[in-house]
Amino acid sequence: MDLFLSTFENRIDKKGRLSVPAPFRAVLERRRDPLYLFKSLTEPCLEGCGPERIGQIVDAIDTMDSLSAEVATLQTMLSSAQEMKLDGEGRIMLSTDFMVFAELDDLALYAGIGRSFQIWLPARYRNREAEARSRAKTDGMPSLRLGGRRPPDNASGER
Amino acid sequence: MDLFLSTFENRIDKKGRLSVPAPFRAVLERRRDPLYLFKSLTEPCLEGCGPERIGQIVDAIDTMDSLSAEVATLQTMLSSAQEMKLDGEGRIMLSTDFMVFAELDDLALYAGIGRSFQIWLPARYRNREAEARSRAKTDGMPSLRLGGRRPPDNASGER
DNA sequence: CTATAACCCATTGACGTCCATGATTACCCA
DNA sequence: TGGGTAATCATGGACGTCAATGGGTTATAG
Repeated sequence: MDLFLSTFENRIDKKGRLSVPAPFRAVLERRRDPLYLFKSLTEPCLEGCGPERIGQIVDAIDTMDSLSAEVATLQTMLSSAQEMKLDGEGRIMLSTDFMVFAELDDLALYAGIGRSFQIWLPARYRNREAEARSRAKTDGMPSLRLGGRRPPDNASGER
Repeated sequence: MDLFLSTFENRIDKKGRLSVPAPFRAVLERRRDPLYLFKSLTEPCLEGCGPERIGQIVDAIDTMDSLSAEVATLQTMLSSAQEMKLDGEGRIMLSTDFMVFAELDDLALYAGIGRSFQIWLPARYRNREAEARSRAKTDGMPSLRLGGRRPPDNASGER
């Protein structure tokens, strides 16, 4: 299970080019997946993923009332999505639309969140991280059922 | 079942390299697990674990409302997580981000806590330990139920 | 014909790899 | 039981490789 993890800060050059972190590229190449970027619905950042996540969004929409407002909202994710092509050095070119939306200038921060990642203005991301940490201190950790080993799970291949 | 136990103090050299205690390495190698480190959400220390805990976090996120604050908190954990590669001598390289977060300089203390371990500034860890022991004297012992399959359901962040 | 994007190449700096040394511990044998 | 030896581990430094970055040149489209 290869995932997008950790954060990386890369520069955006005058031509609008931005290197994709090598570990993220490795995940995509291993699956022979193209890279998609789209505008986040809820935050001023870009979301990056492979095709399977795009498919999940499409499937989720298909199960909903196609006339509802929620569907219209979700569809804006799809309509903002672009398949990004990487140049020989593993860089993407950000459209001005994307740059404006995420308020990017000459620095971008990649934040891996498992099956997808986000691209942020670094300062903005750090604020959000600090908020999450103070929230965790006051409200406590979200419940994670760690170590709650399912009792009869050993039926298959355990070494 | 091999666990991370005991504490170890190792030096951090000028390049930020830090030896992983041999007993901890043995646990990881026996399971053929890579090592992940991430910033603790609630304390000024680093947490070390194997991939299974990372996977639990990813899976938990997928089952939750992706707009909730809990998800943002969990994503912060993933974004700070790094897969650490050990060099030929069993050392990891601590990023400056990690060093700053845990306030480390040239000495690190590993504290094994079962399925995972923590990395602390030694002085800070000893303070915590002393506090925990004196708290046990004044407040009485926490309940410890051995042999039970799960810990008593914690009443904190359940939704 | 001009502007934009794709391609190619050079530089640099970080980090991963390799090797050497020192110290502590575990082991063995007298 | 004590001394000596070997092995393991922590540590430090040197070097090579690759990723990130920037600039220049060619293709392409409007």
